[in-house]
Amino acid sequence: MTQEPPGAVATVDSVLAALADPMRRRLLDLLATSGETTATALAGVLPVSRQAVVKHLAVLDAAGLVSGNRVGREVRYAVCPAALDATAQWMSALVSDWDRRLAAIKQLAESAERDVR
Amino acid sequence: MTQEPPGAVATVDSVLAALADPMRRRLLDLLATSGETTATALAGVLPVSRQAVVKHLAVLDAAGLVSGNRVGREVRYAVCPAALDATAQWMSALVSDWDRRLAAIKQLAESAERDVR
DNA sequence: ACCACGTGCAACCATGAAGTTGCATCTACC
DNA sequence: GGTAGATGCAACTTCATGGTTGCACGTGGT
Repeated sequence: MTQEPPGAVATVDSVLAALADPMRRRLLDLLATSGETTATALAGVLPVSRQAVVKHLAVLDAAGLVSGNRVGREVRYAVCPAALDATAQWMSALVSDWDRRLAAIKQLAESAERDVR
Repeated sequence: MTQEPPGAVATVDSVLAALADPMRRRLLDLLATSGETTATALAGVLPVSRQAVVKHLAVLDAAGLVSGNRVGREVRYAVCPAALDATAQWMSALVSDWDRRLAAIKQLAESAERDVR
């Protein structure tokens, strides 16, 4: 249950790692706004070099969060909601799991206290 | 909309950064299972030193994912679902946002294609 | 009082990741 | 064919972070 099956869109691990970087989140935000954009165009807006952007895009691509397709001499990148969606679901599943366990523990604690009295 | 208000349980940034580390996720898993545990006990189970565990717990605490309360000479840590829940919601909001924008873009692309014909 | 156990603090090391620069390569256009 | 714009690749620097060890400090039990 902790270890996700390999069938998932991408490992939760890679998605979280990708999302952890602020620059990468900003990149995703730009991509979601612009639709399809090239790395050079993104680098023009952001305060980093094109190469840095390319590396970030590679990470995001590995996490399945973006995908780039070649058009002539340029590569247009676009956002892929699927991977993010999978991780969001994983996360809320985890929340309910924690809630369940915490409730159970609280239950135990109360009954134990009752035994003491 | 990209910058969350300070009122949130904790910055989405810190939660994601905290969650990005596998060891920290494992730690959370253990905490969710055991209810309340001390750093030393956790270090006994995990393949790292107690100090490493303490550092990780500090990060998780800063992200609002766990909280420790002192009981005598030991500190018991427990998991806090609230912060995770907030981040999960943030994430699914982002997903719907992307979906919305992608739909709009697709719409534009189709009408443009129609103009070409 | 004393001892043991748990925590807190600080210095230190090593690895990886973000960023840079420079150059090679490919494609489009004239 | 030649040139300009865009990408791809590689080496290098810097710095944050995960990990370690060693020791000092509190607190609880005998």
